[in-house]
Amino acid sequence: MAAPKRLTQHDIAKLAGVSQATVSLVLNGAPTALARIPQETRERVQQVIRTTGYVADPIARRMAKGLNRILGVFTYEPAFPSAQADFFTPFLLGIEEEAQIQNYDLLLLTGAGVGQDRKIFADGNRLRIADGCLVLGREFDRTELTRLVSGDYPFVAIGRREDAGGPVPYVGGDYANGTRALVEKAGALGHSRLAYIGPPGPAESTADRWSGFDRALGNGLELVLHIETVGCAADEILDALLGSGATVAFFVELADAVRVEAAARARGLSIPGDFSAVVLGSHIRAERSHMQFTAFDIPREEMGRQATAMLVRRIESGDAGGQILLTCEPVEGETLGPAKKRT
Amino acid sequence: MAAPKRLTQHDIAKLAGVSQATVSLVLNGAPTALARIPQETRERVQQVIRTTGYVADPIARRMAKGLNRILGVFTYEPAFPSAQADFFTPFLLGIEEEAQIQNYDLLLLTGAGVGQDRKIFADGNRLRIADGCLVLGREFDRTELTRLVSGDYPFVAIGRREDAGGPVPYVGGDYANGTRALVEKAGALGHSRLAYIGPPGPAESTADRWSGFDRALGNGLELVLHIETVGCAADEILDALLGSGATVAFFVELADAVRVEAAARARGLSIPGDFSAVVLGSHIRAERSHMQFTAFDIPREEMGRQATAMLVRRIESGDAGGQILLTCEPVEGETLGPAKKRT
DNA sequence: ATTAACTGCTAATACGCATTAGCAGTTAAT
DNA sequence: ATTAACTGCTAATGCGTATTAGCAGTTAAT
Repeated sequence: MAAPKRLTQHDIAKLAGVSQATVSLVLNGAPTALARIPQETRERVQQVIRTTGYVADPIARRMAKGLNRILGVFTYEPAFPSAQADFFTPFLLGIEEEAQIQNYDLLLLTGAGVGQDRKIFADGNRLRIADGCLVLGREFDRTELTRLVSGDYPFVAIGRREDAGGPVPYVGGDYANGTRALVEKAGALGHSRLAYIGPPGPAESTADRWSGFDRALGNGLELVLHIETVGCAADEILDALLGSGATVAFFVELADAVRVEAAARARGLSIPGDFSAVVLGSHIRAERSHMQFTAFDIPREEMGRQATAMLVRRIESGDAGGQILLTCEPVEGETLGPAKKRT
Repeated sequence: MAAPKRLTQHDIAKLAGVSQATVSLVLNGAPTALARIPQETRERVQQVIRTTGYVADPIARRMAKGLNRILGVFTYEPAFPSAQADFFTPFLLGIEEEAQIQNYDLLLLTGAGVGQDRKIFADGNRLRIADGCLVLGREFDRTELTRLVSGDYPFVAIGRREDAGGPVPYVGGDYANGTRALVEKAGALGHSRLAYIGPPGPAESTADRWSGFDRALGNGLELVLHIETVGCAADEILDALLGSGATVAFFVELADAVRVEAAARARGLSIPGDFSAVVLGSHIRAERSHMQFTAFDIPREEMGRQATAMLVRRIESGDAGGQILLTCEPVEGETLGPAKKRT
């Protein structure tokens, strides 16, 4: 009923018959300071705190001390809505787990930008309420990244990032080697004519896949078809594929692979009987498709965990932050078979 | 390279040749105050702000003003880890969406409690950094709820809650009527002997299902079996079910229904051929089961949205907050058929 | 000619906490 | 008997902002 005005240390102090400073010391004074406050007084204060349920205002705390055990999470797209939810959830899972261990809370920055155009440095941005932040998204704004790098605000990116006026601290997946391993596996199965369905950039994630692929060529492996645009009509891709004489197709996008597989099935072709398909990356919810695609695993949760740990290190020890690429293990799947001999 | 010491309004003031107060006024003074600052001065200050990229420290802002456009989200279980992720995600989806619209950020309180025993009022809790909070979880701590209700801190629960020393503001799903509608539907299909698999309480969510069920009895509808424990062996449930002569079983837990269906199939029984099954609530990811169960929809996203909107109203207008139950529409499914005539 | 109203600003203060310097009283050491 | 060290605290200050009261100068009104 009564609206008990928010308690302050002054109130506690009055009730315990001490000064506000003493309350503060009891709450979080260094051992050296605490040593000078006798058990008796300490207990009296604690008692009052307990019965009143007083909790220090974290804002004021931060104001005075500069830190508040909050990690910001900035996403260049809204984190939960439908399509994105599947993409971000695993990262958040890892982030939350590690944050909990380190005893940090998470601030999801949702309001930072309007609609499509999210900006870290938007006017009125509340990022700084957090002690540091994690940045995730498929594609970053380079200007902002540069500003972050040159600034003194601790952050860690999830996903590899090119230098932006300096090295960017990140924890990413090693897509290049993940891709390379799959290409080599295809080679071992007798494939020599390869197709690549997906752009070679500009985002780091796509660029890495392409570079891993490109480096694996040679040694009898040849790129016979490269469709750089994503989302082409499945039949077009299929026609090109068949026309090129490729025996295996590498897809950057799962969706493309799914559609091409369906189109192939519609024509009476089978995978991996007639040609093989490989997807460069794992996807959360295997969109209801008939096949479990051969791919590589993206350790999203672990990325979230390690990025969080790195960020905490930056915040607490002034660490510079490093660059970590986590191994992406191959996922067997059932769409990569021996190369079909061509007539 | 250089670590540019964080700018303050004092710095801006010095650069623009005015006082700190003027800077503050230019930034966010009321029109009445602004009117007294000539265009020329305003522009000079704005210019400095623009070139320096100054952004007001949100912490200090909150310190002075008392609000910071942050909504806390407290979950009685960690929000993301595996099992929970599916449960909380749809709520968060709605919450984030609405928060974005209202231009609030979200503070996920992850570190509030250790392990199982999460507490809102845990020592060191940082809840108050937010202007208000949303509370979610299957089961609440009544003591804490009472304290929240009696306090002046704005909050809104997601899911119906019994009074706790006063009415609890919430946005929930109308499970009682959702359940009732399904029972009536079964009645219309000729069922008269019903089984209920699930506890009648104590959590509101389960109590509501039970009360809706209970109220729908009579009129020739009879409860012939009630198994109050969840997670019983499927075969035991099935035996009891068949022995009771029930023609339709209502499950509180999808998992129970899935297991019983499997057990029935193993014995050569079919649903809804031999008996019908109804699940009281929708579940995020239909655990890979053969059947699409007849159930009712829980509008989780909408609950998140409306709860967020209500919370913002409480914060901004000192609104008392209401109690909203959203309709849970029936989900057709394929497990509720006509009652089988008993010999 | 006096007052009133307006203009263009600034000084001062509050917000709640952490932290430092130091006061007054008591013992212990020399 | 003087100094030193220790005990148990408190006063004072700063963090960066928002806000209110009000100052000094100018113009307008009576």
